[in-house]
Amino acid sequence: MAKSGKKSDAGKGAAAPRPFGGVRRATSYDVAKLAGVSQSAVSRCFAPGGSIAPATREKVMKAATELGYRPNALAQALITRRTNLVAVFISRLTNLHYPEVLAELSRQLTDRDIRVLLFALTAESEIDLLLEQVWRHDVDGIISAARLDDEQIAGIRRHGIPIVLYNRTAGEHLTPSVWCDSAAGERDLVDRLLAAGHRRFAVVAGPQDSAVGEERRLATLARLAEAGIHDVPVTRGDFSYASGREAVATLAGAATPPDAVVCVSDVMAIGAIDGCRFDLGLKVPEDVSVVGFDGSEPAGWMSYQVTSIRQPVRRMTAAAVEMLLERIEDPTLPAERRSFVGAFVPGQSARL
Amino acid sequence: MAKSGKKSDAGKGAAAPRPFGGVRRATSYDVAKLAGVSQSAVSRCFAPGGSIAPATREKVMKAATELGYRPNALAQALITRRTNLVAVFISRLTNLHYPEVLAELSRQLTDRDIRVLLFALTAESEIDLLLEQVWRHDVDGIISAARLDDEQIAGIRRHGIPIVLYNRTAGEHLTPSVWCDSAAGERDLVDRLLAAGHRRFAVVAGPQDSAVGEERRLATLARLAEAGIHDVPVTRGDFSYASGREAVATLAGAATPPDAVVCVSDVMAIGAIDGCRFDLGLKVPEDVSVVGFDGSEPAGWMSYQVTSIRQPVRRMTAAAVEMLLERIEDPTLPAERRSFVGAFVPGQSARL
DNA sequence: ACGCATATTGAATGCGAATGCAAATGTCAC
DNA sequence: GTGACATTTGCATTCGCATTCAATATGCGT
Repeated sequence: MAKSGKKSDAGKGAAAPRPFGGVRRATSYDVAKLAGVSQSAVSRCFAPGGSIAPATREKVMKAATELGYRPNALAQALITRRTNLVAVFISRLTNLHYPEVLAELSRQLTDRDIRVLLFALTAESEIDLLLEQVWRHDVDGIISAARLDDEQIAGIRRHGIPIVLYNRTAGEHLTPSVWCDSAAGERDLVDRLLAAGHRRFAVVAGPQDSAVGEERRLATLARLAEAGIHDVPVTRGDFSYASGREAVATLAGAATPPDAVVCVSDVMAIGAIDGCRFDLGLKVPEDVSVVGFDGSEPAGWMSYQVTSIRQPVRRMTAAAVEMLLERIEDPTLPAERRSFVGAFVPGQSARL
Repeated sequence: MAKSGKKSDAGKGAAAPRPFGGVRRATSYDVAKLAGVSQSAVSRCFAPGGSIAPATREKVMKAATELGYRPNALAQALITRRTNLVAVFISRLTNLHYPEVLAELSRQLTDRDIRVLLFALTAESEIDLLLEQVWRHDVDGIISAARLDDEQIAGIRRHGIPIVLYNRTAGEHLTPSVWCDSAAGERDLVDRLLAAGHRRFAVVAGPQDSAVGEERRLATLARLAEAGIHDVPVTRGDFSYASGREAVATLAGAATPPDAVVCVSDVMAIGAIDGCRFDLGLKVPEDVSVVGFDGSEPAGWMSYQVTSIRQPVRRMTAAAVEMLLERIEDPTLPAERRSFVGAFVPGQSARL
């Protein structure tokens, strides 16, 4: 209290004093004093439904502009318990599909006046340490495109922080999520490959703990089984170019080398294509067809033109954001999974 | 005042009430009560150099663990004027070199217990609106890998917020920055191309407002001029694959088509290579040499193997973080530019 | 002109933690 | 046992804003 007692800058008017390097930012009290009203009035001016007389509002706004006043987000958050911050977990930013997701998420959240607290997971990063930070910062919600184990999910739930998973699943717990229906996509691709006469399939899968990777692998194998094709060789990669390339080298060693390689990601498909062409001396798609999944940008480059399924990133991120905001408003909303089907990208890497 | 007057939950002990979906987080008062000490004592326990008796500390820590107490970052920030937040501006996340930079920055900052407030700029995004948010959130500093105009830089300086620019320049203002010495890199590339006998050069530059782009263009032209080569055709792209591809189409129309194309970024080089191969029917590097700059991952893929200069991203981001932290500690530090030279990447896209 | 409903306003309080200051306690020398 | 001094501790205040509550002002009907 005793704001009126501050005299240090009383005479300077608009020229704020600069102690050392930092300007003391104007507070609502400063604005109030200049406008000749109370601090409450200033607060009400900046609140959405504040009860304020038009004349007063004008005075306040004038003073606020003069002082360059902006409500302090920290103080605001502390008292309203709303930070307008959303934590975004994302893994392997260097894996080409995620940057697009992150960019879209960021855009969508920013459009709704929400800031992104980024947690980019590196291989070594201890998620629990990061979650610690999340608690401390009182984020309003979390969007995770990174893998969280059941215990972590449980912790988040215990803290009462809304979360939406992006292309991930969370074990037993029913957790809100958006999801690209990989099964439908892979079925589409397999059907087309079958229709074109391919019979000797191989799959380049992802790590076992990748939900999307596994769904794609299983859907592919299931569809092939339906068509009477069994014992399809599977190699696991880690979604990297190198792993895709190595995978085909492995597969080529088999008794009956494949004539169709289904990769569960575009980057691995690109690696596979290069592996076929440069390591095995095969022509793609003449000798062997390679298909991918995601629809990331490099997959469209002329040298590859990967036949693939494009995830509807924009719609998916929009859904994730929408679901999260809904649950921030009303935490009692039930979990829900929104599924999206991708679009077939013809490409040139498969003989169809 | 009158903290002792609180009786609402006096009898509940450790069992926190759960209003609806959110658990009321334990505060330092809760911990204090349970440990039988004052709130100040709790605070001192969690402060680095807090004066606290070992016995007391133990009691407090026990209570804190029991309640799952974590100091509230908001309240902490409000009073210490330190948010441990750094705003990171980054543009065109989809442009393949930035994700790597962002991932590294994030890692380095996280390692130092600082959180990243991400501002991913889209073409349309109004930087001034984002800066507005930056003010409101009291970030401790800014790292910008996005273009800021002089006025924006001036605003940041006026607010007394330390900033470090990443591969950017800021007009008149002397602003701390880290920088990859593009000039040295381009000279290296040009020298090698010259030594290999190339004489008909062309440059695929970036937009005029790109500092790195311009430095690379100018350095290239300057070196060529030193070697007596003038009137080198220049086409501008926007760092995208498509623009690189289109650029070579344009250049090929010239009277004397080039035998060496210097692209100021790897992605454009990739586009250029594909343009040469698929649009013009030229062989790279037999018919024409293409070199890039950056050292981004796809540039290493077998189909391209771009001859290039790799930016020392890790060292550069480390320097950016270090410079920023230094200036957060001591805002009076003078501006400084740290320059890094990239390493030559042989590749296969140039006949050397 | 008077009573009452409605619209504005300001004083006071609290969000959760850090910290200056003074009080309390402990330690040691003599 | 006493005083000087170092170590711990708690009280009270503060950060900047939102919000409750009571007070004041305004408008209306009659």
